[in-house]
Amino acid sequence: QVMLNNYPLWAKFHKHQTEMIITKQGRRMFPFLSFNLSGLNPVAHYSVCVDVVLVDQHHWRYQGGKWVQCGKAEGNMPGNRLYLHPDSPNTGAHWMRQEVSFGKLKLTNNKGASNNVGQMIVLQSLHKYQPRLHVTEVKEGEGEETYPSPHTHTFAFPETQFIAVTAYQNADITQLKIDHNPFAKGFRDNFDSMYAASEG
Amino acid sequence: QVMLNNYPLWAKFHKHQTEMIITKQGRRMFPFLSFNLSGLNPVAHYSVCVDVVLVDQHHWRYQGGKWVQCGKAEGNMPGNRLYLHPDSPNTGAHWMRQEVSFGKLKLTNNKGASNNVGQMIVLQSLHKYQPRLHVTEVKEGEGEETYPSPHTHTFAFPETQFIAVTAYQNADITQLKIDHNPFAKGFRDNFDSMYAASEG
DNA sequence: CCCTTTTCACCTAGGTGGTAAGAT
DNA sequence: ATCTTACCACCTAGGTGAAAAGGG
Repeated sequence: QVMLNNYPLWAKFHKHQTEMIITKQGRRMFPFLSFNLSGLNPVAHYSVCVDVVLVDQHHWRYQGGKWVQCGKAEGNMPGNRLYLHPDSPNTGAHWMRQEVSFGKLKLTNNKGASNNVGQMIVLQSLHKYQPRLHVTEVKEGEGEETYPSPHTHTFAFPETQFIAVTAYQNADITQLKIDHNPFAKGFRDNFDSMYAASEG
Repeated sequence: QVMLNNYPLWAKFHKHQTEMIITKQGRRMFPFLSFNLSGLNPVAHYSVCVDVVLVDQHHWRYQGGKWVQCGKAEGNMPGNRLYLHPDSPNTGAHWMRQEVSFGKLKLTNNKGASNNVGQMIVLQSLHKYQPRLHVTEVKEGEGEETYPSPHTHTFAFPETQFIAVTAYQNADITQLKIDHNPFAKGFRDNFDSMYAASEG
């Protein structure tokens, strides 16, 4: 009923324990979440959103080339962890017509950003998170829907788990980002090595 | 109940007879349409869209520094002239919370672009057009709504009329575009004149 | 001849990881 | 010592009118 679209890419990162940068003004995820939905009622209305929940109650630390648990987390901090897909609400037909992507979802560690509800997801650095997809049927006249609603279906893919960081810890993750994120093209060394010989 | 937001700018262009470029791949309007809505039911759902209709049945030609009518138009050509606001459908509260802008609406003369319904508005060059705003209440279970619906309110501002062109005719219009559109900043001559003296 | 299309330099707008300074 | 922030050069992505080329 729900398929993770860029599964092979997620799997590559997951093998090295995915890290996602969080900044004050917000940072996009890479890879970003993208799903194929099916089995919805084409004429019913749905809201689609993503939230991000703690996988465990521990701090994590990168030490000796490995991620290790380290003390207890402070429990759930305040701050928005829900991102409503910008197309919401919309018909089942709309959601099934093409992939449902969250390329503009941003992660932040700025607790004051909770005001911009639905704009940014607020996380704590060095904690491990699991993104989840929610598909909620919207009934007429309910206005701003309460969440969670009794008509919500929730999906989670373990391959999309990540540790929130303010700077990359594992060089393998950094290299995967540089290799696959078009915005990091400036850090690929294809051209440097092409012309290196003439500079010696 | 509906206010045109950037009225002073529209008025400046209207005084010289606004022109809008149309291209095959689509060109944004400048100025773009932006409205303030009020008086909606906050919890009801609405779709908001813009269409563009012929003002008269004539070709227009720019001759001797003036726009003059010139023969009859071929009547209504096929092609989409309806642009659904990307936030549609949404609650009355959403539409009234902030300005409703159509900054990404694109105009084209490419009749084949009708496939991308709701993406581009197809117009004929050298014809005069009037953009209109439509606010339609959406009832549950109707799926893809028919248009026009009996619950639609329509608004039109004469200041937003324009003649579609493939190249600007009136130099006054060109200068207004250069002066006010941030993307045309490269054609402002502020800096040229600053340094002209040292180049003579 | 008049209108349209293509290409271009020049912008806006904003997403990257690196780096060095700052904070605790 | 460890984590965070601010700034940077370098990208992607795409919106401008000018000018030249194309078409009927």
